[in-house]
Parts: sequence; C-alpha cells; structure tokens
Amino acid sequence: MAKSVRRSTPRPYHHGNLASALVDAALLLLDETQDWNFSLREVARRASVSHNAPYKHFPEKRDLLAAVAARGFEALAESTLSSLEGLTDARERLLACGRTFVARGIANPALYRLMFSAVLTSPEAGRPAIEKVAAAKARAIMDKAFADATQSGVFPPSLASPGEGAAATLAMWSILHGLTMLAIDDFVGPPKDIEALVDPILGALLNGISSQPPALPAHIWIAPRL
Amino acid sequence: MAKSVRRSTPRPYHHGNLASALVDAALLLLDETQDWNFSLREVARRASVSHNAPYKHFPEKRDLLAAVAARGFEALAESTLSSLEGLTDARERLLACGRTFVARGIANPALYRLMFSAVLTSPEAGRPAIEKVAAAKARAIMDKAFADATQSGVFPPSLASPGEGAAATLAMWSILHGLTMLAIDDFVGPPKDIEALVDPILGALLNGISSQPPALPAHIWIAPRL
DNA sequence: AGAAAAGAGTTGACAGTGTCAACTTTACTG
DNA sequence: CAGTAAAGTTGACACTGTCAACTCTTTTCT
Repeated sequence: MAKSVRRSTPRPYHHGNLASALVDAALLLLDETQDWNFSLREVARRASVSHNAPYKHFPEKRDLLAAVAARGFEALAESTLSSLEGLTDARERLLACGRTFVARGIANPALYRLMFSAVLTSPEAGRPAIEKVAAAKARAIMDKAFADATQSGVFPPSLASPGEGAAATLAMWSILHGLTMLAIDDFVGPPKDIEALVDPILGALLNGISSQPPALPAHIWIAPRL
Repeated sequence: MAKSVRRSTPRPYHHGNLASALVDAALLLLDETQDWNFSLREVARRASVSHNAPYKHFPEKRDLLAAVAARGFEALAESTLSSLEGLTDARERLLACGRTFVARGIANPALYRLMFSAVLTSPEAGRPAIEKVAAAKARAIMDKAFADATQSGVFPPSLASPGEGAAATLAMWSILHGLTMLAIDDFVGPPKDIEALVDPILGALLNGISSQPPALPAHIWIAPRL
C-alpha cells in the first residue's frame, strides 16, 4: 500500500486509475447487496477517496452503473466464447450459448438485471455508448452462432434472409432472457434446476423454428438497438 | 372538497381510504417517471397528506410498491380474460394470451418491470403476499389455456403430465416475458412492431413443443413460486 | 351513556443521499 | 520553468426514508 510501490501499469495521476477501481468496488457492492441502490458515496469510501472524487470520472451515478454493465457484457462475451471451444456441431454450439447465458445470469443476478435494465437509459441519449459497444460484442457471438447454424443446414435456408433471421434470433434471445429473468426474480426455481432446463426448452424452440420459421409480417423491421 | 360532502362509499376514517389513494398516486407517478425511484413523500404530497401518513398503511416503501404491482397483475388478468372472449380454438386462445401479455407490458413498461422485479422480494419473507395472490390469479389464466390446449389435442397427451406440462408452460412464459422485457428495455423495437411478432414467434415455439415436447430431466422440480 | 383504547394523520428530528461550487494539489504541456 | 488542465478535497444544499412523540377522531367496552 506504500506510495513508493511501482506498478507495472504506470499510474498517470494521483490514484492510479480511479475509474476502474470504482467500477471494481461497485461490482462488489452489486454482488453483496444484489441491488444497485448502494450510494455513490459508499463506492467512494471503498476506493478510499472523497465522496466527490467519482464525479471527475463519471458525470452521474448512472454513468458508473453503465460502466459496470459494460463489464458484465464483456465477461459474458468471454464466457460464451470459452464455452464454445471444442464444439463443432452447429446446434450444439447454439445450445452452449444458451447454457452460459442463463448460467451467468443465475450466477450474478443483480449484475444481469443491471445489464438489461433501463435505469441506464437516458430519455434523450438512449442507452450509454459504453454499454452499447460491450453489449454488441456479446450479441455478435450469438448472432454468429445462429448464422453458422443456418449455413450448416440446421435451419431452412430462408433463415439466411435478414428479416426471418432476425425474427428467429429474437425468438432465441427472448426465451433465454425470459427464462433467466424468471429464475433470478424468483418466479421459478430452484435456479440450478432451471439451468438444466435450457437444453430441452431451447431445443423445443429450435425445433419449432426449423420446422416452421417465424414468418415476418412484411415491412416490419426489428431494430437491434445495441 | 368540503368536508360535508357525502360519498356513496361511507368513509370510515379521516381520509376515506388513504391506502388505495396512495396506490393510485404511485401508479400515476410510475407512469410519469417510468421508474419507481419516486419518493414516498411525493406520493404523500399528491394524496394531500403529511409525509408520514403512508406509514400507517404501508410499513415500508416496498409495501406500497407491492400493492402497486398487485394492481398491475389484477389488470393483466382482467385484460387477458377479456381478450379471450369469443375465441374457441385452443391454439388461438394461447396466442391471444401472449398478445395481451406483451401488449400490456409495452403499454406500461415501468409497471410491468415493477411487477416482475425483485425489488419487492425481501430476503427472509420472499415476495410479499399481496403480490403473490394477484400474480397467481393472472398466471392461472394462462395455465388453464395451456391445459385446455393439451386436452383438445393441440399438444401431445404427454404434456398432461405435471412435469412436461410445467416445462412447456415455462417455455411459453419465458419467451413472452423475454420478448416483452427486451422491447421495453429498448433492446429491440419499435415496440408496436414487436407486438406484431408475438404470433409468429410464439407460434414457432408452440410448433416446437407439439412436435417434440421439452423432456424434463428426471427428478427436476420447477417451483412456481407465486 | 361515558371512559378508555385504538386507529389515522401530523410535526419534528436524524442520518444519509446525489449533486453543485469553490478550493487545493499534482502532473503534463509549451 | 511557468502555466494550465486534470484529479481529488471540503463544504454546502435540498431532499430522502424512517423513527418517535404528539393530536384528533372513531370504535369498543362497561
């Protein structure tokens, strides 16, 4: 803790990099309280800085939370990728995506809730940029798995069209998100058993999609606002 | 506003019934701010009572919110029932349930979010009783529609077994909840178009379920903790 | 009936919050 | 090496949820 200690990363300013230390502290508090109603001041306390220091890095509390959510999406992307390692069957890969998605949510409910919550969304600017790019990264992985599955014949070729493809991925996205939410918000349980349900449930959806793809009413456009 | 005015409902105490007036005010605030971070004091102000009057009816802010959520579930149950009127085809009825479910969520995002949120859940007591019974009422409607569909041959008879039936309804429940959440949290849109996607998406799931019902891993038990 | 108890609402207080403004210290720039 | 901008601090403000003590009204009990 001595000030003379040299770090491998050069610390450009007073603290080193407060910003990421604050995110760390917030991540911890989020896990402890399972709620993002903790005070900015408490976060500052944990980082051993004054109650106003955070404002030099995050204009509002919301911005800190957005940075936390971004971390969550990055972690999700990483886990998903590593869960895909070694799997070659396209359908297997889709199921693996689903399993890690739900598992991560159940492992850290408050973080998951925050990531998909709209507390972050400001009326005029929408979702903060930092979160958008992190979320897009995570989303791209699943979209790719889906596209691969289409190409390798798991789904009918019509799903390669942007419209039908979007509807199908939205369906998958929805069922996973819904299942996770219901589990972490205590509407069904116990959580570990819910995880085991991803395969059969997502499996049923995939079957339904391949036998009769969700037909998009013409002219409808689904905006993936990530 | 004079005190001498006689109401049809006898007002037993000072205000009439503050409790429900508070819920009304909170419902309004919820809709205005799209967030339940409004202050209890503001609710009291709107009901023209002192900042501490609410505590005579709700021990904590959480309890007021629970009452608000309960109202939401009751409204949902009512809408669902009325959307079912005149529909006889079992599959049509299931789709109608889905449509109203999503539509209600999109029509009042903050209320929907509150209803399914875990802010209300206290660590020891779980979800407040008042919300549980209201939610159970709403849930029972969809469960019944599902059971009817099984009985009238939309799904294979194995879905009449408690296990498979539970998994299947959970799948439906999940895809609707997930779709609604993604829509109201601004991950996909525009909302009106998402509503139009309920039929094709839920339809695909129903197809998948009937062609190959989600098989429950033995011994797994899904607790519908409503 | 009247007295006593309970219910409903009020006033005042307390610690704690998010954020603003003004200040000091440090690090980097020309 | 001076000067400026970034990073962090101190103090203040209005506001919050909740507790305790008080008052007024309604109900209940003899």
